[in-house]
Amino acid sequence: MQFDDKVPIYYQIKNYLYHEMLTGQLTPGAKLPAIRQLAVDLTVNVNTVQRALGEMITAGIVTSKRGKGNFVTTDTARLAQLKEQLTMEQLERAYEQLHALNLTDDEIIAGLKQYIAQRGQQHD
Amino acid sequence: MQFDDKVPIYYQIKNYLYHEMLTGQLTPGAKLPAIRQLAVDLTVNVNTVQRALGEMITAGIVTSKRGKGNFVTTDTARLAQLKEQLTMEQLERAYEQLHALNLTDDEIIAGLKQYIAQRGQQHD
DNA sequence: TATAGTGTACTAGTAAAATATAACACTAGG
DNA sequence: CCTAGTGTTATATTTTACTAGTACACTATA
Repeated sequence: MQFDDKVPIYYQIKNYLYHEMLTGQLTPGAKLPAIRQLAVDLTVNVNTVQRALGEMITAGIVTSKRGKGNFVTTDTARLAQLKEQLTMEQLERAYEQLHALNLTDDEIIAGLKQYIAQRGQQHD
Repeated sequence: MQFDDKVPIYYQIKNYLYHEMLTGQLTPGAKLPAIRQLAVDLTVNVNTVQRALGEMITAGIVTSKRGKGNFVTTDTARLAQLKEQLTMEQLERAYEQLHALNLTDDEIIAGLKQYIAQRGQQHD
């Protein structure tokens, strides 16, 4: 995994795992990779993984069972809420940043459409 | 000024100053506030301001004149290019983040529109 | 020439993130 | 009971952003 050195690694790990849950790589109730395994996969220290998981546990997204492993919550409503929340956060941040660049609402929407269209020609 | 502690302060200062330039608070050729003054205004250390300015100077957006001050470039093409670049970076990041949350292209656009509409009712 | 205002540079110290390493606690299965 | 696999906790160390303080260099102006 590749990290952006502008933001803490533990924070990026959290987002990475959320992503896995929301795209179906990790379904509700699924067992997460072992902490030590995650640390190896992400070439990161165990404590750093632990810190990311700690916040997810606090947030009620992950359940920890000593000796067994970490599991995605089976509370699908909680997961849906998480997705909603993360989406909103992203939209808000993007909007504010673009607005700060002196773009109008319409320009922001047009810009996004154009970006997606352009991207469609190159990727996927 | 309020900082997000997830990203380096010097980086946020740079974005703040770019913002000032692109919204006309700082016009081409204008003199920036003195480094020490900026440090006071932003309640931040001189060196931190200096680091932000250093990158802007390297990028050719700001010209430094010893004993006189720092000035916004008069190269309006360079400023336009900066705006284009920053806009693209924001769009790309936002798109990728939302895509990672398992939203389709259409959902991303719809989500943004909805967010803006919603926001319009509350703000400004 | 003197002084105030400016940018530049250097050294030292602090705080937080991340690492390295190790020990401890629980669970399942032979 | 023992062992392998798991989560949990703790300590020391390294790295980096940031701060603090100081000194130096250049410019304009009285």
